[in-house]
Amino acid sequence: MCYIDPVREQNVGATMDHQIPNTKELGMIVRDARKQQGLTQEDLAGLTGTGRRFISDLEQGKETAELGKVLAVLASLGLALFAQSKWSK
Amino acid sequence: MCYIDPVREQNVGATMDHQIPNTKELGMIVRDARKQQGLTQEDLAGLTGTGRRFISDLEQGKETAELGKVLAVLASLGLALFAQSKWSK
DNA sequence: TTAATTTGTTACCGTACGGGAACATTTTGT
DNA sequence: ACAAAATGTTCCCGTACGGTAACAAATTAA
Repeated sequence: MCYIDPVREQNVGATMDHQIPNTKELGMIVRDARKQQGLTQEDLAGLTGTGRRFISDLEQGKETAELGKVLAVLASLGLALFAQSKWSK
Repeated sequence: MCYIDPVREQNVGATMDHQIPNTKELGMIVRDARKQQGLTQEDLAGLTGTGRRFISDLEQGKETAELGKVLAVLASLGLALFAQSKWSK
């Protein structure tokens, strides 16, 4: 779950820069980040003002999770979201 | 340097790497990308199997838009999503 | 192993998403 | 300026989100 940079001997985490093609992938990213920080679903739900049900659903890739809450969860985990155009200039 | 959408065979403009801190910001990103590709809301709705209402709501930053549909819209626009840990590297 | 913690799942239920369609407003093009 | 297109907004309404609570299953710790 945790990765130590062999050169700088620094914990850089499992999700340094992870693409999110679908909800299942996002769920795994959230779960990894949460566990990496030693949080339970209950903890994370409390941090984001949601319920444990929502965290569980999200981590399992529920398609219909609401966007605002999802962004709140990512922010609580210190995960920044980026959108990148496939067609670079 | 000019790029052509392989599916719709259109020039889709310049690149961007936008952070997405909230739904309002995501809405603007979607709108900009859509217009850059010369699509109407109706076009984009058709491409993603949603309704024009959903696109309008999304572009205006609706907090409760459903995640799966949002990802579908981003994919249709050729926008890849990334999550980056704030304490990586 | 056993017991405790964590997580998955279900039910109940208030609330609202979002499709379609219609209308109002804004933007665009000539 | 005008007309057409695009977008914002509202309605109706079937469907379902997600909070809470409860229980089952799974994971972890001792």
